[in-house]
Amino acid sequence: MTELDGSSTDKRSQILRAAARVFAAKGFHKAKVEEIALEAGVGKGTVYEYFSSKKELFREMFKSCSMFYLETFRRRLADEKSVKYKLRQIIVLHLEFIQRHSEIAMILLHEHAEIGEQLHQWMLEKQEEKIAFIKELIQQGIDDGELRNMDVDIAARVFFGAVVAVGGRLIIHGIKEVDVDYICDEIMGLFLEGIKK
Amino acid sequence: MTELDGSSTDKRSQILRAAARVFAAKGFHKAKVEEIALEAGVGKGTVYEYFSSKKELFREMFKSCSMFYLETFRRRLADEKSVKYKLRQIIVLHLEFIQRHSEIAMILLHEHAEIGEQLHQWMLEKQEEKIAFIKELIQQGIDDGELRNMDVDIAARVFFGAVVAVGGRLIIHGIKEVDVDYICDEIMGLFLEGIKK
DNA sequence: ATACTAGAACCGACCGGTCAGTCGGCAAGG
DNA sequence: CCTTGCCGACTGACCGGTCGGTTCTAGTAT
Repeated sequence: MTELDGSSTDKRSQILRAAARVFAAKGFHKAKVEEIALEAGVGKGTVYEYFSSKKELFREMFKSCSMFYLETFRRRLADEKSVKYKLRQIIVLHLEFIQRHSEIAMILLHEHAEIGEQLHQWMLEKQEEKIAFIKELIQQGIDDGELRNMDVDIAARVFFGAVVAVGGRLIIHGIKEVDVDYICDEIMGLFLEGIKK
Repeated sequence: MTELDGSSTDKRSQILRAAARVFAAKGFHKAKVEEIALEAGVGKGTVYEYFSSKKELFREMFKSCSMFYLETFRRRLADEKSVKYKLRQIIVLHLEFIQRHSEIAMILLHEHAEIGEQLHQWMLEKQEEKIAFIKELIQQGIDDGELRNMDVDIAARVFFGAVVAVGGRLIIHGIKEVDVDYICDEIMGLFLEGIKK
């Protein structure tokens, strides 16, 4: 997602980036369209040239963030081979992402409901997608004989929930300098011994 | 928390219960004070006899919910002996609570930010309290030789996150008739084999 | 090169709807 | 008849969205 990485200078991207910053800092309701416009260095009217409403602005920004997050994952998981290593890599990526893009992480975690049923639904779908991905991974591990037999749905949710929860601590406590490797090893230790055959 | 269990009939409790229902269904911003008053069978002005603002009403309601949730736990965990069994019991209680009090669960999970820094902080404190409780439990298990040595902070967060995530599925998919025992066994299976010595 | 112009891009003062919160008054009961 | 509890019509702040006007850009003619 080039629109969010700070490189594009067109108005739409400028507004989108400003929106990410302001929404992350204040949440949907406290964020004022005027403030986003100010932050983006454009007039309030200009915002409405590119987005039909505050809601749509949020929706677009949110989708960009999600895409960015998911793409980072897909790209960096492509060339791993063992399931064990892939799972570990998911933890690493999640933690790194949180450190590097804390405002985006803030948005992805905090804004749950409140923005309308439709977007909420979309968000849940994306989450389910990710869980499905982990599920597949685990299933593959079982088929390959790398992992013991288990309920893959529950296992995927347990893994996902655990990773998010540990990541949450980093956001909440504002810890920037953590030993990602150490945390990963600990989490994987907990999982593997319960997971591997 | 007797104020929320439907038994007390004084105006304040009536309003608190109505607030829980409406806030759960609509979220903080879409919920109208007038609607809560209507639901409680009182006039809008009356709400302001008992609560100084909409925010305070939410705050009080939220605290009641949290207390209710936490008390349920403390009460029913008091007389368990083995750590293994206590951890399992936490999962059972969490899942049962979600099924029995889905609107409250909705509130506890959804409303994260948006209501003001102060309450948000309070909520995080409560969550940390719960994690600390789990941490203690695990530490005790280690000391007793029931569990292997590990980073208890991470382990507690992993456990907490996993339980919440699996519970989340029940809320989201509206699954009422689940085999709690089966889910518990699966989760505990995943954990124990990674946790026990 | 310069002048002209259409229309795209941009802007911010203003409008209007929506509630949170108020307040004057009513009813019950002591 | 006074106090206490209750009520809901009203008020005013707030902010999303609009719109008339301005500036910028690029195409064309001279």
